[in-house]
Amino acid sequence: MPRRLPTSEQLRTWRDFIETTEALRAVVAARLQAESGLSPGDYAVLLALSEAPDRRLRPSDLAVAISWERSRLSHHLGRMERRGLIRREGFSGDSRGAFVILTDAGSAAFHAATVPHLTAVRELFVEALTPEQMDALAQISAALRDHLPNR
Amino acid sequence: MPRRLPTSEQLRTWRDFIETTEALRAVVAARLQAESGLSPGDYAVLLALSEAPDRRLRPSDLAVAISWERSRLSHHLGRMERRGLIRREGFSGDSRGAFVILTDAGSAAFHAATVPHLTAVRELFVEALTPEQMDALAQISAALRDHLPNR
DNA sequence: TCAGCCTAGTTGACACGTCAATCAGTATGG
DNA sequence: CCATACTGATTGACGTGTCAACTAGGCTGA
Repeated sequence: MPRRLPTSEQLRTWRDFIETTEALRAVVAARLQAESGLSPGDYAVLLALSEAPDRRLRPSDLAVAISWERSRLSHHLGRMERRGLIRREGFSGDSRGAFVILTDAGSAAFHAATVPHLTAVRELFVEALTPEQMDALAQISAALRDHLPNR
Repeated sequence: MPRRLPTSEQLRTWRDFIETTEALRAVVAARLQAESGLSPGDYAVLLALSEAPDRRLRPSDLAVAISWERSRLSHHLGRMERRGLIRREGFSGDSRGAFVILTDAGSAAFHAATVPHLTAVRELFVEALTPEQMDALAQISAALRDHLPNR
């Protein structure tokens, strides 16, 4: 027997939630873009690479590190390579293997982006919420994540 | 004098929040797609049109109703028109004006999508949270939205 | 009246994401 | 040995979004 549909109040909360997070994400992305010329995707890739030993990772490991599908990563790396932010290098032995390597330009772009990006997070996110709301949101994120199907 | 950057705890909450909402959005979108062949964008457009008098709206009004940029809407309407979900009609008088009109196929697709979509929202969102968390989330969304720049 | 501006809407280029197909190399079982 | 399956990675097609440029008609004021 089917259960009830959401109440109109729950639906309103859902829509407000979705619209607000989308707007927030867009504003943070626009700031990042304006201040450093990087997209959130670029930033995630550069962050993972800059923390990796030798500033290099296998595409598969990088994909796991930032929770991306390999195909998405491959397309994105192609674009980043064209812009000189990373380069790819073959792997001796198993020729399936490859490395994604952070270039100096990529490293410079990442470092230039870090502080402005964190400042945007503070201004748009941290400062909007009380400490209690921040705690509650951490709980809520965990509850939503844990309720998602298998993965 | 510049203020502090987010603490690592705040940053963790930020990242969890962003990743969770993104994952949730993706799962709801995938369900909608699987059950009705509609994207969230399609759904928003069809919802607005089905509530409009005569099932028709001027593109500008539609854009305002769903908070989209005109250009985004124009591209999306082109795709929906190709699939027969909507059609466009000229407007007598001011030839800049036009109408977006819900077709029978669009109406049918929307009605077929509604219950499964709301069920997904219940299962993935409503059921994941306690009533207190739901209330808190409504407050948090409002706080974040109100803190966003100008608009 | 007509230049300048505003409004409505479309278009093209390009970034981003997903899906399915493909390719190359390794491993494995008969 | 070799067909088959698996893994790492790329590619192509296509839907989606944004930005800037463009078309086109209406409005306004010197």
